[in-house]
Amino acid sequence: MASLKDISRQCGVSVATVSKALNNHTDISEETRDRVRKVAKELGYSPNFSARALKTNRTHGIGVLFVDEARSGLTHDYFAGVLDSFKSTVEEKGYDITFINCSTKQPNRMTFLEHVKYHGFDGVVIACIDFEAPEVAELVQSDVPVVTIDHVFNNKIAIMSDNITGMTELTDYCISKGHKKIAYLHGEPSTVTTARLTGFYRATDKKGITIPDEYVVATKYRDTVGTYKETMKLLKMKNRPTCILYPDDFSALGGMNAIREMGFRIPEDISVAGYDGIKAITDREPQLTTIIQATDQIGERAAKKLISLIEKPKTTIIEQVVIPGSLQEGKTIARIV
Amino acid sequence: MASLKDISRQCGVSVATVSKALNNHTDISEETRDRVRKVAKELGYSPNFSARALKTNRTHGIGVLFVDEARSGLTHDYFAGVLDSFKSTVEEKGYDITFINCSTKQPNRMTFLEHVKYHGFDGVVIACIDFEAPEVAELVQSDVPVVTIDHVFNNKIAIMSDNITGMTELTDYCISKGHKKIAYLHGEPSTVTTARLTGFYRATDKKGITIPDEYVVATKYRDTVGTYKETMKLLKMKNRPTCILYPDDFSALGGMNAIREMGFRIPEDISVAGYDGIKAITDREPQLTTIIQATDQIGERAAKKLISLIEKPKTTIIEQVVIPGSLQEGKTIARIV
DNA sequence: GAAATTAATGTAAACTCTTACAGTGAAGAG
DNA sequence: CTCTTCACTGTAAGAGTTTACATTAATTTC
Repeated sequence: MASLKDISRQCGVSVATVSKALNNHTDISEETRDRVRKVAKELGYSPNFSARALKTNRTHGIGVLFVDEARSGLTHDYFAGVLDSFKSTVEEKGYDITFINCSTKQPNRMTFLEHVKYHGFDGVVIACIDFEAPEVAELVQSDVPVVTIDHVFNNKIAIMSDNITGMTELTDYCISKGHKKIAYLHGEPSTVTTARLTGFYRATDKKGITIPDEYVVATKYRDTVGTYKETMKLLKMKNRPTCILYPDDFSALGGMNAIREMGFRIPEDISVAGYDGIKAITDREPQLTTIIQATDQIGERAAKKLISLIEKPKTTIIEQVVIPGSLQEGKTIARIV
Repeated sequence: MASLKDISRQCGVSVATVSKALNNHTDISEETRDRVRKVAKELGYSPNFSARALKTNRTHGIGVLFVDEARSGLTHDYFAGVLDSFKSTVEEKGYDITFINCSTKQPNRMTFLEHVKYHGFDGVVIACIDFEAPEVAELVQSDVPVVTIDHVFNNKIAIMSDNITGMTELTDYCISKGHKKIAYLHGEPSTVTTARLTGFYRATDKKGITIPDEYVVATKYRDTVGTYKETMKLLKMKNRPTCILYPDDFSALGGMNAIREMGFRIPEDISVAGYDGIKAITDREPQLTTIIQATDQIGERAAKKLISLIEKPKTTIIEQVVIPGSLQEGKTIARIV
């Protein structure tokens, strides 16, 4: 592969001149610049990322840590949506994204932080289920510019989907349709789950509705088996709820199947709602009532904040940015009397 | 950041010795090795990727080019599934993956190949809609190790979902249920589409079933609006089909909505099937009949083949690997008489 | 006990790039 | 005619690592 040296030899100028010519420095004559450019093209010159990074200590690389229960979060619609928009945004600004290796099967793997330092990423974005993991904490507490999604760390930038308001809005909507016996299958303990529970109770409290404890049950996210089982239990209660809220759109499918299997109609007999706004689910009749999380905005804001933190660390405000979701009414919440 | 030099100073040995000690060379005494290791840990030493890459000309980096119509293919369930499994597999072997920048909005962006050469990726995996794009061709024809997914290039490794057999199987299944008037809304021209069309006609031909031309219509992939419209047209024909096959599971939703809107029942009046096996869709009642593409296997095979090509270029067989899908019967194809 | 072997360590170059600084020659100033 | 300025180009260091080869000391061989 052609290097600056090859070009310099061919052009009869020094390596420094070539470098400056290609990087548009002003102290190079137009003539030289054009000649260098031409030869560079002829030789099929490609700059060498590693050499440049070594010298400048900048990689224009961003590390991505998206981990869900199973693997890398790529098949997780919400994460995928966020990542997709994050990616487009940073790429526009000339950054590349590399996944932080989170394989557990490697013989002597690096920790997340080690991996980040090794690659010299300019910054890191993190979205995952388990923010409590020591390795994640180690990374967040390091001096690498970092933005987290849906979880707040002390003194770090976080982009948050507004789960409190979202869940309040969804619950309010159910109440406005006449529901008082609302069950909530929520996810396992996490920042997100806590926020949504807060929103849920905020709505019911305000309307003076008391939700029996047995209506509020933890299940896993995106686990149709879990919601199926728990839904069955709810339906068999003497004091059956009229409305069931699920951790997410996907897990709602498990619940809906249980409801139908028990011979109930949706929404005439039992109303349901999900959370996320996954098109593959909400585009099907009867359209699932849900809160659409603004993955586009979340990814974009995360990207812009991170780049700002990288490029202007002094003036970037460390804050939690909250991105509202929006209620998609759908057709799975019935009006009751 | 601590470097080899810092360790060498601290230990009173040469930089070379430190390097060898850390890299497990055999010509270093155990005592020295342990001492170096210890000091390295104390100083929080992290190897420098760029320096290493510069010297060795190896990055253990793999470039990923996943482009769909809209963006990066991350929100495309099939691609996401393939990528997820690809990622896990290469990460196990110590490779990292970076997206090849495909932003069109960048001022003076590099071509795909330039970007790959710049980063010095050891290999590249490509899955995209538009394999005809000159930039893609340039990349594929270069001397970078490459594996393509669902598209065959001369003399290059390709991993193919078995679309011919899959579509044959699906069509056969419909025929076995008594359907003769089968419409097929297929995707826009592409390797995948062609293969599936081949499979479709192979099945109908074998059974001596003639499909009217107006039953076979091009729509886009993952476009519910398109399938909605075309389904409407089909339903309004005097000679209405009894069964409609869709380009993919997601676009089938548009068709199903049209069918219901016209007052037909699924599958009693009109049978439908999709393609892909997207759980968010197939896990809902009535379960959509589809072909599940083995994304796990496709990603894994692509990864293994690519790594083999990188590490043992001489002995790696250049071939097209075909991965079969599997029929998921579901409940949207009815038996008719 | 000299020669040969082995084990451990060191030397130095190279990979490619950027950049602070130095140098050159020409033009302009006085 | 000297001095300064300007426009351009060159020199050289250094970023952190790997590795072929050289060196040294200790051990074995006959």
